Amino acid sequence: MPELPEVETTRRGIAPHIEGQRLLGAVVRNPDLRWPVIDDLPQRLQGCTVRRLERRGKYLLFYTDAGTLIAHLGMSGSMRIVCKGAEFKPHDHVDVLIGNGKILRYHDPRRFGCLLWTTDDPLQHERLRELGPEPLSAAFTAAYLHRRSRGRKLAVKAFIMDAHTVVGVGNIYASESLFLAGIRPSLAAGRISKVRYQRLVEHIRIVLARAIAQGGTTLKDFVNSDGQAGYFAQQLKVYGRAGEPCPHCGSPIKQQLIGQRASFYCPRCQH
DNA sequence: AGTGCGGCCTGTCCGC
DNA sequence: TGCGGACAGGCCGCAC
Repeated sequence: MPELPEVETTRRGIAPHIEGQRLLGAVVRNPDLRWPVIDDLPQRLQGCTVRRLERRGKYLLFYTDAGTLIAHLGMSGSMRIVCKGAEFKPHDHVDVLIGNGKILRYHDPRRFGCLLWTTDDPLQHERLRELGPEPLSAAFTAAYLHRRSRGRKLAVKAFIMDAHTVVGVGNIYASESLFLAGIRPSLAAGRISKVRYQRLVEHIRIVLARAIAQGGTTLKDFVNSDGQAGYFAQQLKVYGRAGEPCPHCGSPIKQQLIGQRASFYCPRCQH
């Protein structure tokens, strides 16, 4: 589900409710996420103060004075701020109890997400250590993509969706940015010129920034921390639009499996 | 080493 | 109306 814009939307919505707050503990209804939630998470969280809520790729980092809660929303996860006593629904697996009387509620039907705890530098955590640069940072450049892709035969779409290449670009925004850059998603990453990577870098940045500004993309079930859908879905140019006319040239949008993921492109505009 | 695939889960939708 | 199968926003771990 959530790609970078949805995770960032979640972060922005939650941060004002939790930064600076003392935590009272947690309620774990189902610890069986991608990795099991540690048994003593409630005790770990009890009494600590959240300093900052940050994002690294698709991970949310709740920095506290006692350690860091690392959250991933997987494919179907979301986090909401609800009032104490709010009824929980199926798949509301974990509540983090906030001192201001609110609750941070973790919901994830497919349980591909996770809630991890570390007392070390979370950026050095096994899951985060090898992540590529942030797409909206200065480290994400055409020169970087070009250098990293030399000799690589995998499709450029799979290349940019690999979090070791760059974080945050998931299935929707990969198709969208390749469309805007005029690059066919099945092209071997190693055969793309630096100039074309420059276009791709620019469009990845633009698409992600616009999607953040629109509160993310809701295809089915993404909701922000207030339970509201995002508005970017209506601006998707190719994703999910197989058979519809290309917004540039009118040719029917094609769909193709790349790396087991549905991929959408215009056969005329993208080479 | 890089690549491709199966698997993890539940929910939904589509065709029969 | 019911049922099986495909598919869904991610990503790990394992074969080759």
